[in-house]
Parts: sequence; C-alpha cells; structure tokens
Amino acid sequence: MSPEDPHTEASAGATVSAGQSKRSDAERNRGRIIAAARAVFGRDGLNASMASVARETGVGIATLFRHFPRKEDLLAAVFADRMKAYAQATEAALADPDPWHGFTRYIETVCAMQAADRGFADILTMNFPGVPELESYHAQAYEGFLELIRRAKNSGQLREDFTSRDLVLLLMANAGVLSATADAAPDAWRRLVAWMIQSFQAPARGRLPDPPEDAALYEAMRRASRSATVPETGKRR
Amino acid sequence: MSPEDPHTEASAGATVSAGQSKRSDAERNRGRIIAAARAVFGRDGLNASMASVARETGVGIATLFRHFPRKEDLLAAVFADRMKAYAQATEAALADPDPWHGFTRYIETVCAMQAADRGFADILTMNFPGVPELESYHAQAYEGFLELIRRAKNSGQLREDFTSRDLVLLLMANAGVLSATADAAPDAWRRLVAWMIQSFQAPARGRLPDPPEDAALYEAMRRASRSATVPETGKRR
DNA sequence: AGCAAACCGGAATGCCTTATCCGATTCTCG
DNA sequence: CGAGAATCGGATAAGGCATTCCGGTTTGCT
Repeated sequence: MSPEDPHTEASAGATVSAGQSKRSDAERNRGRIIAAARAVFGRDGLNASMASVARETGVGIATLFRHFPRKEDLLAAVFADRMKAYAQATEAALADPDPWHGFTRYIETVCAMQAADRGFADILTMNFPGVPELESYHAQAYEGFLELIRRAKNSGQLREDFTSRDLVLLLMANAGVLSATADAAPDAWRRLVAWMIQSFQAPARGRLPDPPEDAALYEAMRRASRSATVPETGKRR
Repeated sequence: MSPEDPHTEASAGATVSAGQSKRSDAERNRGRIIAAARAVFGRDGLNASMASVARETGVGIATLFRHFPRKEDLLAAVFADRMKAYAQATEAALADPDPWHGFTRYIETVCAMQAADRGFADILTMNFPGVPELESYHAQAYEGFLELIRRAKNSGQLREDFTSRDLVLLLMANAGVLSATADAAPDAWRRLVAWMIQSFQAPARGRLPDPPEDAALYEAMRRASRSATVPETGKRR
C-alpha cells in the first residue's frame, strides 16, 4: 500500500463503517461537511461554532447535526487522519539513521502540525475518553515516542532527565504561543521550539524540577477536552 | 448635571479619582468588588463572568456595572497592582549583584506570578490600548527588562541572540502550560521555565530562527485583549 | 410514474455571556 | 428626624452557543 496521499483516502472513509447504507446525497454531504470543517477548525481553532461549519459547507444546521450528533463526533471525524499522521510521524522518525536527528525532526514536525492547524494544536493537548479514533492514535504515538527517546538517550545526545511528559509540556507551551500569536506572528513558534530542543540536548546544563506525574497530565488533558466541547458551563463551588 | 451625557463624568470618577466624592456604602462596595474579583479571576482565569464576580462579592449585577461600566474597567482596577509589582520586579532583579542570577530570578518570579494568578497569566500576554494603568506599567517593565538583558549579556552568561521578545514568547508558552494543566499539575510550569532558562545561558548551542518582529508581537497581544473582553463575537469575512 | 422513506433547511429551545432599566432601599445632610 | 438624592439589586435586553423540532423536498425502488 502507499500510505502517502492521506487526503483523498481519509475524507472518503474517515470512519470505517460510514461506507454504504446511506443515500447518495447524504454520503456526498458528509464528505463536504468534513472538508469544510477541516478548513474552519484549522483557521479558527477548536471553538469555531457548528453554525459556522454549516455555513461554510453550505448546508443547514440540522444536516450537520444529523451526521454528527455532538460536536465531539465531528471533531473525531475531522481530526482522525491528522492523528493518524501524528502517530505515523514516529515511524518516519525512527527510520532516521541518526537518533538525535530523528528525535528533533519529530518534535519539529509535530509542532509544525500544530502551527498548520489551530484546531489540531488544541486536540494534541487533550484526551477524548469517549472517542476511540483519537485515543488509540494518541496511545500509538506515545509508544513510538518512547522508543525515539530511548534511542536518542542511548546515542548520548539526549539528556538523561528528559521524559515523555516533556513533549506534552512542549505541546502545551506551543499551543499557547500559537493561540496568542496566530496570524500576527505565524512563525514565532519556531523560535520557542528551537530554544527547547537545544535545551534537551546533552550534556545537561543543570538540574530540573521534577516533571508532572503521568496521571496529573492525563487528568489535565481530560478536563481540557470537556471544557472544549461543552461551552464553558463550568460553575463549580 | 446634564442627563444627556452621563458617562463622561462617571467614567472619569471611576478610574482616576476614586477617592472621596462617593457615598460610604458605594466606596465600601467598590473595595469588596475588587477583592472578590481578584479571587475569582485568579481562580477561574480572565473569562470568568461578571455575574460570578457579583455573586462572589454579594452584590447585584447592576452595582458591579455601575462601578465598572465595562469588564475592561474591572480588569484594570483588579490587575493594576499586579502590574505594578510586575514592573517593580525588574528593580529588585537589577539590585542583584550577580547579573545572571538577577536575570533568571526575574524570569522565575514573573512566571510564578502567572502561575499564582490565572487571570494575570493572560493579562501579561495582552496589551490594552485604552487602559493606561496597565499599559504604562507594561512599558516600564519592558524598559527594566532591557537593562537586565544588557547586564546579563555583558557578564557573558546570557546568549547574545536572546532578545526581549523571547520573554514574551516564554510568557505565552507559560500561559499555555498553565491553562492546560491548571489545578491538575500546578507545578508543571516550573519545568518548562527551567528548560528555557538553561537554553538562554551562554554559550549558544546552535542557531535560532529569527524572533518575531516587535510590531507583530504587539499586534498579536492587542488582538488577544480584544477577544478577551468582548465575548468572541469575531466573525470576520 | 408513483410513493414512502430518508434527507434537507430554517425556525425554535435553552443556556450562557455582557450590559441596561427601573422600582425599592439606604445613606447623608439639614 | 425627615426629605431627597445616590445607590442598590433583580428583571430584562441583545446576541452567541450547541442542540432539537418539524414541515417540505429529494432519492431510490418498484
């Protein structure tokens, strides 16, 4: 198979069983919705409204919600292929003969994916416990990244105290820079990433505070995903 | 008084000369509102609702809006003293005999202020062109930081290619980490800051992409402040 | 060609936000 | 201690959001 050419493939069969049992106009609209949503979320970020997606597609609101009953479902359909690319990026990086170069190129690639798609930037710092399409790729990418770390450390070029949680930290930091700079300074993120990568390089320049616990980070990402789909109804106390 | 034009006098009194000419209960309420708002914005971030501030204070919505006609005005009153502390932190850092230590401690202090107050974390990555209380402190802090950079570079411990825009970048990145981790991993930001500071230290480990233009960063911060006060009404095109 | 089921779009619901109106209360000064 | 004006607070407006309802239209099968 040729795994390149993700676009046409993904938009056609975004979910596995979406294939047949629909009427042709419904099938066509589903594809158009996903394409339009990709553009809208990529431009305006994850909290672009469902109405704006419907408008961009040229269909009514009801049509949108019939195909994707909750906003979460649309997000899953739109970002499934990006998550797939995200997971596959580790394989490409592992194929690099130079462990350190593979490691840095992976980080740059992932952060560039965030920069290219403001919605995806947010998605990467979230977990969607009810959406296996996104979660499984997330786990898969995590596995690959662990191997990347192991190789880079063995080569002596990655600091020993680097952990996988540091990537999550960088993704969150990068999302912050991207959402703050947006179109006004679209390349600012590159400088942040460069600062961080140079710091990751061995030898260590000093001690670091302990990274956050895995469980704590997971909890943080889970909360973020809740407040992103449900519009900020959180009044605690 | 002329009923035709009630707001010029009112806004002047609310912002500049908040001292005397009010009734005692109004004066007392003003103080209580600011205290409550400080707590609410610190806990929930900048987009906590005005209603929640009124509830926390124990006053009606109208009272809140009479004292602070726009949300922006309340933000200015609440964060003026933090901005002052932010500006004064450069003086403390300049008093440090060790230029590098003063530089790093300043960065840690500022990022700690972000972590201690989620509202302030956002404020620092924004500009409020219509609010001199915030803007002037911003400018003052900027001046002090330039001097800090000069000293640290002269001592040979700060990389020559560091610029003041890198602090803005770090503040944006830190805001991203803080808003993503929140209570779930409240110390995660310390690790990000440590990574960055170690990278700032001379000698340079490699080249960096150019920092964003000053004008571009300013524009980005200005936009952020607009979308923070006005609730996301931005429909361009 | 006909006809039912599936699908469509827009109007409507309910909850949120910032901001304003107006009748009731409370402070202040004589 | 008694007006009168400043201040209070709940109801209300205006608009954004995700989501649902319903009458009209299109499709596909016979």
